[in-house]
Amino acid sequence: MEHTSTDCKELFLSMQDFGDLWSGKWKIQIILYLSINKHKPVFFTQMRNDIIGISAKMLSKELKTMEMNQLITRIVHATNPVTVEYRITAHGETFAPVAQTMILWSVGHRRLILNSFPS
Amino acid sequence: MEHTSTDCKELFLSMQDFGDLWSGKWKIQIILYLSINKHKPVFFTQMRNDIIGISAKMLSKELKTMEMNQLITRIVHATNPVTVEYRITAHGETFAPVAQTMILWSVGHRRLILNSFPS
DNA sequence: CCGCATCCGCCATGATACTG
DNA sequence: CAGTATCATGGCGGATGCGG
Repeated sequence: MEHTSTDCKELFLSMQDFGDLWSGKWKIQIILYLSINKHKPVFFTQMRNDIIGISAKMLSKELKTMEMNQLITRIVHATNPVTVEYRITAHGETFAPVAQTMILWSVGHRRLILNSFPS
Repeated sequence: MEHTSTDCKELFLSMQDFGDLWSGKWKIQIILYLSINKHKPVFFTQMRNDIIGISAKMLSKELKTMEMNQLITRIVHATNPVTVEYRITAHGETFAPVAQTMILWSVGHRRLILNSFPS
């Protein structure tokens, strides 16, 4: 690739990546949770309790892929028993406005659809 | 709760809705395709050919739910054999900037990740 | 041409129990 | 506390063929 502009293929691949990364039920909630709580340490069990409905398996799996994508950082504390803290990275925070855009659109969409089918 | 502002529950439900609506592999591609081609009539088979990899079943199913969500319009032409034209709605077009935000973020993310694992 | 029906494999998610 | 192992399941999505 000798040019820096965004070609069609890169757009397409990025779109694919976006779906692969954010398609599940939980990652957006997790990143927003960590974004909101970025000024205090967040530990595994606390997250599991605060994010209603998520299982330990899912939370663990999502956190792992989010760490691989450099959205969050994992910090092991040598307490007894061990505790693990999670923090949002600077890169992870760049997603917050994207999530906000998505959610804002969805709020409007939800209202429109609910109005169309008055219950 | 007596206020009309967006409360936490509505935010949460909207986020859920967003995932339910856009989680599949195809809908974002479809809406962008219809947005790009909004000035010329788009028919079923042409879409299926242009959106690489999609099957007729998937395209049909996605178009149906997108129509229910008032993102697109279905127009049956009484030709022989029948042809069906699809158009993006005004509401559907409001999603284009959201998609653009998502894609822009993803392009940056993709470059960052690719740089971290130089092949 | 459009789209539905059927069958089927695979994957995401969930429930529960268990380990260091 | 912070996960992992195991099993179950529901839905996504592909392949194929039928009907209008």
